[in-house]
Amino acid sequence: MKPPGGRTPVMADVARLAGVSHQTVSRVVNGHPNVREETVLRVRDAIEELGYHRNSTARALVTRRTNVLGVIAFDPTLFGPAQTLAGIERAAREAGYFLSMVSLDDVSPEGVVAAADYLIQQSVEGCVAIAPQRALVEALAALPGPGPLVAVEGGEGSGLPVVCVDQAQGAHDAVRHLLDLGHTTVHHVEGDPLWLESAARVVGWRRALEEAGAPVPEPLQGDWSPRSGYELGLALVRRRASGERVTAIFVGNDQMAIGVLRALHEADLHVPGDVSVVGFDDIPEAEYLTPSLTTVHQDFAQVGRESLALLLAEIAREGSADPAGAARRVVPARLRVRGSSGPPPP
Amino acid sequence: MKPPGGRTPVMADVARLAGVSHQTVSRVVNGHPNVREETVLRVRDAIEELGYHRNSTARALVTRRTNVLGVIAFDPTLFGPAQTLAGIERAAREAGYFLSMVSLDDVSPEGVVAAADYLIQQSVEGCVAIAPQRALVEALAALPGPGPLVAVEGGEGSGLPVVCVDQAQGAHDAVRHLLDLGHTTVHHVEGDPLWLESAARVVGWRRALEEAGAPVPEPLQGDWSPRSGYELGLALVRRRASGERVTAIFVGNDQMAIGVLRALHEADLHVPGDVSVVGFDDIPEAEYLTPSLTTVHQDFAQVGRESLALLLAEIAREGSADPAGAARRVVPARLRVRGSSGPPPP
DNA sequence: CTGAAAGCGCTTACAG
DNA sequence: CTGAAAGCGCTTACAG
Repeated sequence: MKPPGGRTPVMADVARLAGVSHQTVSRVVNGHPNVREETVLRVRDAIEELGYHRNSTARALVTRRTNVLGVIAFDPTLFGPAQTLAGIERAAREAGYFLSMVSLDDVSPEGVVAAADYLIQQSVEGCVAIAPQRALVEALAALPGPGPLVAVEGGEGSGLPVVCVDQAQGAHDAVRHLLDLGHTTVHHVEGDPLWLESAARVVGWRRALEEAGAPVPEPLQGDWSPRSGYELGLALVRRRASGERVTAIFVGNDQMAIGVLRALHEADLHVPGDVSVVGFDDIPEAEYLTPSLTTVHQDFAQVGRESLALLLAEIAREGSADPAGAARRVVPARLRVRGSSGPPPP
Repeated sequence: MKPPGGRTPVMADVARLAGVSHQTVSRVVNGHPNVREETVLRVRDAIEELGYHRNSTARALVTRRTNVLGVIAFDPTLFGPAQTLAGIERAAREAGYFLSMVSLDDVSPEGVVAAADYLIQQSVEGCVAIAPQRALVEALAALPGPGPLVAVEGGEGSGLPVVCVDQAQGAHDAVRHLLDLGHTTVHHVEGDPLWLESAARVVGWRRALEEAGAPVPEPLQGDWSPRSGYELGLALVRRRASGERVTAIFVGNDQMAIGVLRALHEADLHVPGDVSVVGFDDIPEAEYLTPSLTTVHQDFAQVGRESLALLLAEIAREGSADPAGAARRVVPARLRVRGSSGPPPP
């Protein structure tokens, strides 16, 4: 018993079939009290019979709530952003929100404005940005935004609420681990220096060295890719050949670490016999590399949950008289010791 | 000059400021002809001054078009699905659509129905499902769906329009490559046997062997994880130790291939000197593994574009009298020969 | 416990 | 070239 004309059934069709007014259907659909039990049943039957779904567009128009959250991702093909995105999606769904996704082709202010416009057009109730670069965070912070905004890995000082992994602590733990094994210093192949995560890892690496009174070699700047890890690994091999003592390398992510391992292997250097290598991220394959890779694990699912919780809190605060105060939630990083790190050669 | 009360400005506010009716504002916003040049300018200025954005909810209600497409992903933390998702997002944005994303926690029919309901509630105009398992495709095909539906990697026989990489051809090329190197047969570590991609790769592998008149060993069933690759690699090492000739292994994906390489290394078997290994996917790190991994590249961006194009075609066809006819677009796979494959030992 | 009225912010004919 | 009217499918007061 579809409505006449094969249209998608609307509330009025359900009302007619159940012999009530459409307001009563609305009450049933929204679980309001004060509807006779028998009426509820009749309405439910009619809904089932017609295959009725409430039109969320009409609902959103009158309630002024779209129930949609936005997510802006910088490059969702990368490991970290993809994991974070998945975490946010799940958390949004569990919180009863829909999720609209937009990715950024670059971090230009124009690109950010376009992405925000895209979400504003959809009347999202708030959004979380996977915002790994300073330029991006600044463009976002300057925005007459699409409602409350949470920046994942957004760094400090932007005024935006932020959820991030404790990159500096993770890096610190990694370097401390290598120093504890007896290395006199630790070289660093960092990721793309434009990324806040890269900068934070550099900070943690440097602090651990300074605390131990170890010399701080100049970090080598990569771009997160295995290729850059390989090339910078070759550079370190050359420095080693010219007499510099390079026994431990902390690499900004696991993919670059794979490149570094490759470079060391080509130079016939053993890991960890000659050189120890520690990565960052704990990609699924890290444990099964040869040797298995000591690395720092990030709980991306937790980051997703925290950012959604923070966003919902911001949305709830909106309009209320509560003070702003840029919140900051930090998820700990965890060192995973595996086969690529060991004591230095004698 | 914000509207009174600090509300979000609406079309009527723009109209008032520009001294026209709200219909004229609508005409300008929608680029209709027949508006005096000077009026257009006045309206544009008012829009700018107020920071007006058209309310897409109200627009959707009257046009009956939400401009939203849905995407159902099975596990967006996996490499392939994440890449495909990114490709779809970009294609949707370029086509002027918004994208709502929902992931599936499992492939149960209930889960699929819940995900579809989720998208139906949002009145998506159509959706693409990253549907790598047969159970999932079947549940989707049985659905009184959320409009037109395209299944990525959806296999055959479901009646759904499908976009997929030519997995069988990719596998065939990989095996052919190994046979051409002189191997008398090729063992296969397959991915999760519930996945259609896994099945298609098995088909291509088997066909290449049969065409060459080579013996067809029983494939070993994994689950895509590096761990399963490692364990099945150990199993092959044992079979080799007990006299079976194992000189070439075609592995269902690169992550499992990493596990296989690890198992071979532990058994002191050289790659490719003793055993050749070929993977599938061409993850970014494949080229920098030791040895660099021969593998089969999939163009996920192309898959994203093709699925969106197909979906838009289905949406356009909807309502028109054109025949259905489950379309099928196949993206070629490309073998990338690297260091992990070579001639068999004498 | 239930229904008649108004209105959310737009677009689409219809007039002029 | 521009405006007055109607209506998309709901929810929210307001009556009864």
